[in-house]
Amino acid sequence: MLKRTQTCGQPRISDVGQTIIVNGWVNSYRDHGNLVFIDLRDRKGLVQLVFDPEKYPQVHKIARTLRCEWVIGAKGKVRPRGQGMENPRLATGQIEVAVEELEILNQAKTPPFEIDGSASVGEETRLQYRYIDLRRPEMLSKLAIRHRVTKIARDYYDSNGFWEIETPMLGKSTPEGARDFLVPSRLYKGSFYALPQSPQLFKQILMVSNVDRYFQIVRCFRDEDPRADRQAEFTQIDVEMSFVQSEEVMRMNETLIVRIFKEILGVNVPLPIREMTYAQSVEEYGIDRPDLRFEMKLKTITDIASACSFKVFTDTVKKGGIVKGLCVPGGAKYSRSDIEVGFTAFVTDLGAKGLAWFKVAPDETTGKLGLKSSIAKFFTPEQQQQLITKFEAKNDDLILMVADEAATVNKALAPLRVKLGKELGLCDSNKFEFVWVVDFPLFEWNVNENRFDSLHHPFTAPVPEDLPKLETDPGHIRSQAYDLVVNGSEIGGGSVRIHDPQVQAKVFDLLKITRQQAQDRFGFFLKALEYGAPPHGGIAFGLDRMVMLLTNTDNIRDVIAFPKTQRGQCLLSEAPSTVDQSQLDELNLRVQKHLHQMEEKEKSGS
RNA sequence: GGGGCCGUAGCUCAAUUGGUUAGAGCAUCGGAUUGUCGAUCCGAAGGUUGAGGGUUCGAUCCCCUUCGGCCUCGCCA
Repeated sequence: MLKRTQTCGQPRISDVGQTIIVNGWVNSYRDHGNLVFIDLRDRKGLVQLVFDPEKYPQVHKIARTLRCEWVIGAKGKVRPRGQGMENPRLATGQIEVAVEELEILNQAKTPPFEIDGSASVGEETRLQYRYIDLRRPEMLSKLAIRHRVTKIARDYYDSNGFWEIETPMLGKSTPEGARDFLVPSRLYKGSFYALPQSPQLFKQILMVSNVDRYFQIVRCFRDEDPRADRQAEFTQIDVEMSFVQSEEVMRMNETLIVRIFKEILGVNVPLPIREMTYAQSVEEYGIDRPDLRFEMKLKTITDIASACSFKVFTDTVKKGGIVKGLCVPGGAKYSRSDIEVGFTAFVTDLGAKGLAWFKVAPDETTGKLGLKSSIAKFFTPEQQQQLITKFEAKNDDLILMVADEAATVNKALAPLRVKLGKELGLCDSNKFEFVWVVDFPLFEWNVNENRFDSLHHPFTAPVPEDLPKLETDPGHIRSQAYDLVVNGSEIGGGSVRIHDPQVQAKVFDLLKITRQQAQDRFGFFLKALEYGAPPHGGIAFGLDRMVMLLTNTDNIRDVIAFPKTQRGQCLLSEAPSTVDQSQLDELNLRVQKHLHQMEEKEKSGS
């Protein structure tokens, strides 16, 4: 075999005169009857091969039969391209290889889509033929960036004394949290392992074991419906540290993230990353992961709304709801139907009952800024001025408002703010606004179950001064949790953990996890805490989302080599699939047909 | 489990209120071609309109069912 002496992307003008061998895929061929040109592709780039019928007629004859995606080896002399024939778009564009020997290493079927094609190809086809899709330089570069991120992370943690330690993939199922993927046990019939949702308990136990500093780049599994930015199996950069408070965890890990953005994108992010409380984030952005690339903050106008005569607002306030809104700069350009059909549908889909609006314009007679809309008449001139002041509204702005329970209002307005920010071009994709969101509530009240739920997870420590509230006011305890947010995307989150078994027990009580349940589910872990657990804390970063930001894609499948579809299938391997009866027998499992299938069977049988 | 968009040649798309033989570009195949680089020129082939059913004289188009892809709500301690 003609074995390469260098890669396709390598040769330069300085290599002229050398005889080299390259291997790669035929990217394109241009047959002029006389000369034949081949662009040969490997991971490093493209190089032009030239076949001359006069000097090497046999080689030229074979070259004419080459087709796209065939795999070849070519030996020849590097020579400069003639005057005016350089290709500035190729790194190797100054030179070409005059081929003297050619070996076809493999032929290829015509690919289902063009690697070079400018037209975008449907994702279904790309996933079916992922190996061809990945040949596209855009895709390879995403894989490369992902590799570099993990490499930077490993080097960083290693140099700071962290050990990478693997934790089990076959673990114990815990019913709270996301749905588990279950794996039947052959040796213990009727019992199941669960794939880890995260290595949470194991990494904490490693702290009890005096590992002191742990990290792992680890696959996690949550059997929930996918979204554009999440799928059932994903990768975390998982970290845990002993004898630390939240401050140290944040400083240690933000340095890595900033280094990654610097090395991959050349972006300079000042340290330390700023912090914002959960309360402020929810108040001003309606969500705990604010996009700080643009302003357009939400404003609460409950007080003004309660004084007006617009019944929708006053009734909502009477029932304990709030009224919040945002001011869209230059938003008066939106038509009434944009607002009353488009935006209103957008917020009602998110649970809001409606969307109130004002356009800001000068009064015809006084020339003073006022509010125009069908509901303006319910607001006195003074109230209108109060609103304009509150929203810092200017001429031609648009004020949009939602009235409802606080949770509903925020849930509708936060996505609306982001949608408008993107539409108005306020979201610069080259800008990265980092923020630590801190002071999360430890619990949130679960109305349906009549109990508290952990906002983060049940092992998150309360802030010390709020500890007494465990007895008196659990709903207002702040936790020592922190989320790292970039441009409205949560890329990591963690906390200082509870290391006191008594506090842990109290938290379980509030979550209405009985001692028996706690023992059954986390007994091994609680026991470990009793044998001298150091104060410890950690964090986990979503590698997939981080790489999405670094590669400027909003599709998680673009940053995973072999991703799953919306319905959890791998279109390449066609997983999941049925299995042989003998496999089921070994596991003592029986597959039950769906109810509707059984009904149909009964019908056809009778 | 709910809502929305989509499915036509290998790929990306078109096809008038429901009306002749379902078209185009790229790819493919054949031929031509003296330096191209998204080569060019000439020609050819390529279709169960995702599948099944219904309405109709007639369905890519309307209706129902179903499969698949994407987005989203719920869900994601």
